[in-house]
Amino acid sequence: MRVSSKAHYGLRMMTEFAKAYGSGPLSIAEVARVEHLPLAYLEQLASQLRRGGLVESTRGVHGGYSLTRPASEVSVLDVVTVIEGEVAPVECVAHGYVTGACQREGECASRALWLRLKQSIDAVLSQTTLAELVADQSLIEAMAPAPPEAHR
Amino acid sequence: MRVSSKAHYGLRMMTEFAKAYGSGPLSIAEVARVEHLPLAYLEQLASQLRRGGLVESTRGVHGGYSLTRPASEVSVLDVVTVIEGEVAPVECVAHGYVTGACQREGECASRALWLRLKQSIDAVLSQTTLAELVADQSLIEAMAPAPPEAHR
DNA sequence: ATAATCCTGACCATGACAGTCGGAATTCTT
DNA sequence: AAGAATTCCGACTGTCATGGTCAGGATTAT
Repeated sequence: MRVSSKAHYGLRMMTEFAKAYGSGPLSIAEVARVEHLPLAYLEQLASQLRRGGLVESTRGVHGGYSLTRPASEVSVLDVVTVIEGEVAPVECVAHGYVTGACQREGECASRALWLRLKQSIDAVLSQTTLAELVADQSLIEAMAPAPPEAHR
Repeated sequence: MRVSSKAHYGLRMMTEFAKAYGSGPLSIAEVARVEHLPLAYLEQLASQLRRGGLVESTRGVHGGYSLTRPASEVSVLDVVTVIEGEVAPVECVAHGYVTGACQREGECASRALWLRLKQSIDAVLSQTTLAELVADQSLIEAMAPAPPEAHR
């Protein structure tokens, strides 16, 4: 029961795109710099996010990625789903599940449990948007400002 | 965001132990038979469950495993935790987390989210006990009885 | 042109998962 | 005492996802 660091990276990248929303595309080189994440890996994740429809890309010199919708309309669930696939504790509660594919179906008492679990997870993840994450972050930084960098 | 089939197997085995609770130990050979799970694999899981304190074993001819406490006092979370380890969507919300181990701690806005997620999952999984799973199963079977086996 | 970008596909190392196997130790039954 | 049914344990294996890296191609601003 864990979120892959892949999805976590994706979310961090998305919050960066969220912060830059409205001021042109943000390059993954920049994201890699501020989030201290491996550039080549982010490239892959960014591609996934684009194919998932969450961001759009601009090539060339001042290119980069930007959100396709406002940060307040992108939930954490959206991001996790694009990167990890649907949240489904067990196969039989996934969206595309075909009734009868599991032979234990008739006698299975735990399916109801897994359904509750999926719904609960979905609820938590869909309630939080990128906008809120960005807002929280600003708040945190305002309250406990990082010591000004000595050099560089 | 999924439960390993390992944990799922473990849970199925535990519900069998729950059904047998009070009538002496149940062998994993029997569990393998009724749940159609690989015997050798169940052996390993049973060992884990025993080391985790959820069951106790009896060796020898009429041996097997039995719950160390009534089924109503064993939650699904107990089982999943013994088999998969603590539920923790990201490291920084795990029980043994040392403050400061994550350098992003000061500026991390998503930790609150992961905490909510962990709590939500824990809540769902700890609310359901083995006793309830067994009860649900009897109910299901009573309502839609399996067609009587033609032969065998 | 050239530099900055995205884009793609291939590659790789590690570890978890899902098992299997062989044999030892224990205990009941006969 | 012998044998059968069990748990117990460690080693082994194949497959797959994760978490990357790398080389090179395509696109676009300057």
